[in-house]
Amino acid sequence: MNKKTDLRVLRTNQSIRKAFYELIQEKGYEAITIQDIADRAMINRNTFYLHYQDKPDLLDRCVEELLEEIKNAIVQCPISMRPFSISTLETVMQTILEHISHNTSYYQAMLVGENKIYLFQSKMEKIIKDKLNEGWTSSHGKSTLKISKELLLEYLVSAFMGVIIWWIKNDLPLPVEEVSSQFSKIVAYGHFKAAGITVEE
Amino acid sequence: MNKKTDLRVLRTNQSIRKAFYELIQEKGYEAITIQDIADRAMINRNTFYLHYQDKPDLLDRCVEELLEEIKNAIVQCPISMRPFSISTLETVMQTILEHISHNTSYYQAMLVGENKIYLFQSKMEKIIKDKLNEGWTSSHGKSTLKISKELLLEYLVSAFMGVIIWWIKNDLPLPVEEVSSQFSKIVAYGHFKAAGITVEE
DNA sequence: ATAAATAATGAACAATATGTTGTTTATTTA
DNA sequence: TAAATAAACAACATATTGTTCATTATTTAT
Repeated sequence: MNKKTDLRVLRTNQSIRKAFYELIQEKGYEAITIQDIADRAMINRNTFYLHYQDKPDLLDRCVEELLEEIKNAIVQCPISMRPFSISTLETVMQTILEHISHNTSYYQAMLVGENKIYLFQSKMEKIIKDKLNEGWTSSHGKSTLKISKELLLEYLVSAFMGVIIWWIKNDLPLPVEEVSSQFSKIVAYGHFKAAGITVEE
Repeated sequence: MNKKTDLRVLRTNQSIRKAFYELIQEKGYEAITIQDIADRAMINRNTFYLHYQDKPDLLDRCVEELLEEIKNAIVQCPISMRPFSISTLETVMQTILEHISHNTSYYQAMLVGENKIYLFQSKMEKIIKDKLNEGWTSSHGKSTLKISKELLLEYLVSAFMGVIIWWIKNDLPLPVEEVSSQFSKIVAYGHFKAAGITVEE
């Protein structure tokens, strides 16, 4: 009745993941060969196939693992969009940045540089979109928007991701609280009013 | 002194491009083999190498060609960010959407679906970023922003691209004028005020 | 501590794609 | 119509993939 995984399995797996993340940043996902991974992880090429079906399978599992953590991080953030509450938006942003700051290297590999994994960005964007949309659908006000809700949501999500990626790319140049606060202010009060720039009609 | 290109060259090149764009949407860039392209374009595999170095070279040239057109489209749009002028932002957006609407199929292949070319999105984003940044640097007001300029620019560019891609993905559901007008309004007056949603502090 | 289980190694294989080099055929231009 | 050249065709060497099978090493459980 012992479910402990063989130590060798754990060790090999760890080596593969580590080698993989390194190689992604060095030469980009597509350029990586299984032999590259095996060499770097110091295992036989065959051993790789004992753990993963192929390269896409390895990528998928790495990606899904990280995404799962994001989901878990924000799952219990309250979210309300109608009426719009600055604080709930701010909280979601804050929670995600917090999480990222504790796993910087992974997110660096996934979201920064010319070798970034766009698949990851795509999926992460979808998670955020779903979360924000949840705030829209759950509240039941009337929907007389002056602007297409789809456009509005897309705008918001894109900006959301853009700010996050900018933050990671620049090595977390501002404290979590400041970024989330500034972001939600721009969203609420408008880009330039929030920034203190004169607005001409 | 005749510089006319051989008809055969033009015909072959056209076939290759057409086949390539089709295949991108059908199976995705990475999955395409040179033989796939040759088959579809009804040329010998060798002939491909007479025109392009390899697959990345073909992609690059397709991408750069499209990007050049975007640059040309917006190069003479006036742009001012300080003081912020809604109309200049709106004009840039409008110009780009106009251009896209006349070349939908290419942009569909590049920016929509699971087989989209993220390299293209990246480069297009950079072009827009440079253009908007130009509006910042050219005007010489004092720079006492309450918010990080970098963050502000990233926010704006991401939202800009997000709206464009949303628009293409949904088969141009709104007229060019409406999208650009709505977009610039959200930027200027804030997400929810522009949309007529109640804002709670 | 040792036997049984199983993970990892190493070698060999077919299959596929790449990029290159000749030679021949067909088409276009001058 | 002749010269130029694009395209076709065949043949290579090379690299990567994914698989099989026998052997060795390590770990777990008794």
